[in-house]
Amino acid sequence: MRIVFMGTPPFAAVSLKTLVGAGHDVAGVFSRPDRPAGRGRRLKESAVKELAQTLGLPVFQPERPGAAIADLRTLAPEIVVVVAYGRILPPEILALPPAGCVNLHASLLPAYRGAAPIQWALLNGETRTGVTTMRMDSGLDTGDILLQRECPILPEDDLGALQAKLAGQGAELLLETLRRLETGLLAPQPQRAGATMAPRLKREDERLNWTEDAFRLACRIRALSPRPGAFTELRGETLKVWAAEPRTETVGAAPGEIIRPTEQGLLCAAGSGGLELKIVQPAGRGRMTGADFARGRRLRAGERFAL
RNA sequence: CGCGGGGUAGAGCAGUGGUAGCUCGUCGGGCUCAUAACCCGGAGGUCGUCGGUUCAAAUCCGGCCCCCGCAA
Repeated sequence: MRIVFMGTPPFAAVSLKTLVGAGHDVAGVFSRPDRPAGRGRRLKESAVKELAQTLGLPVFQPERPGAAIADLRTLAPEIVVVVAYGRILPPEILALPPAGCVNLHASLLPAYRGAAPIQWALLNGETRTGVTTMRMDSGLDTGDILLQRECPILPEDDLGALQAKLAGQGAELLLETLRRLETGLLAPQPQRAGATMAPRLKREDERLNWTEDAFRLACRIRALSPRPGAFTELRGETLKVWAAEPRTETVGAAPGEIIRPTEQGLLCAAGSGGLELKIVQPAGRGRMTGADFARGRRLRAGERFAL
């Protein structure tokens, strides 16, 4: 089938690469416009755009998808495949391709509709999630389900690891979905009731609330690593926490209190249980072990992180 | 020119003009055994880089390279 692919971040690039690798005819690629990013706000191209250029595919970056509807018509796709494009598609586009618009979403819909399904699954301490392909409609991730595939969440999975797994599995599911759509063997199923939302995370979602129990804190840290990172504050300065593990040992200390350095980390008191900070990063410095941090800052037991 | 912090021993940091210091690690020894926390001793540094000011610079000035926090 003649495909137009729409996507932006690395997660989507995996799907694009897989589709092309499988021999699909990708007529064009839509990605979000280059945006000023990083220090010095230099323009940054999306992962999907970079890949598309490498593959020699024509790239379109309309500020609004509707603005490029003429281009889309010219490309005359039989189907539009959307993966983390980051834009709502207007009805005219949804209705344009004969075989419709198919979306890959990183959750087991109807759970975790929205922009940050993987983050929220980790944040909530889920033990399983998955990927879903669906026929797009005008709602946000509300379309009829084509295929789903489940994936366990391991205790050691952080956002980066889970994202990588789901990107790969999602790409395969996408391939399978297209295969079955071509042979007409796929019956879309309406989503069942009980949808939950996974909106984009806000800055405050990245703050560690030390009154939470250690497992919850660890989940938040995992959900935000390797970016943008969970943070807390000590001595008025922000400290990012990139990796931590809950400790069952009961510690008779107030939430946020520093207990003692460990071999590679820094044991702190959570609302319940202890949390061993493994990798942290003070503002303006590089990542370091919790033990190194404690040493360099000459931390004493009893100091507390801001709640 | 978006705002800002920083590059000093293996690691994390202190040191703002006068022969480089702390904690951990490491090596050797003692003690005898301490869930991180015993005692003594040693090794280890062109202080990011290039140039300037100065009797003298890690410390002041300028260029360059690199890392990072915020914001977006």
